[in-house]
Amino acid sequence: MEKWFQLILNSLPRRFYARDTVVVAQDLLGKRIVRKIGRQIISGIITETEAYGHTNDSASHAFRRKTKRNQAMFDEVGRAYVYFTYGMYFCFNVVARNPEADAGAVLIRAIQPEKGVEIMKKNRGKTSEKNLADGPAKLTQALDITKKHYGLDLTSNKELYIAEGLEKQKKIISDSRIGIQTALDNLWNFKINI
DNA sequence: CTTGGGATGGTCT
DNA sequence: GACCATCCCAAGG
Repeated sequence: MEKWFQLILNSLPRRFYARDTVVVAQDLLGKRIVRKIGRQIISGIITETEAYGHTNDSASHAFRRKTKRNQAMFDEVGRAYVYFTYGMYFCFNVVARNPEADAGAVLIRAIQPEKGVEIMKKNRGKTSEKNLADGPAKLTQALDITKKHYGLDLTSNKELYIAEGLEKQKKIISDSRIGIQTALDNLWNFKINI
């Protein structure tokens, strides 16, 4: 059995997500997203994430109060929070927070494609392998992640989950989060170069 | 390489 | 009724 195939068999456990949202955002870098559609498999290494908090974070969807849309950010850690934005795109988050917090999630902003590149190209309507999944909405397009995945348990689902990835730790670059205008002092955008 | 405008609709005020 | 945790393309340097 090939090594990469063994690695993607097991999803990260619930306890991985039951830690501070910022720490989880950093630890998700280098991990592997696995998407199975029928008998086809897509995978990629996470290269950019952002942490979003609760009442401590004015840029977070959960800042004001619990709503139907942000409900998932208050639910069980390790589940997916998918939201619709700009009238045409979805963004994929993983619910994560320490047990004392009420809400929190990590936005997955970019992956480096690994397996299933042809499927990603098809899903993206592209012929080139460039820019396939290097943005939050490009990523959901490439992996066919939509609102139907809202609340999905990433620790037990077989069609979409996150597994171990790179073995070697990479240097993390911290920055302000993209596309927001408040809480700019929170350097909660994290990237690695592969 | 950078910049500006259009697409498009759910959510919140 | 405005705002968006965005992307793409065309035009300019």
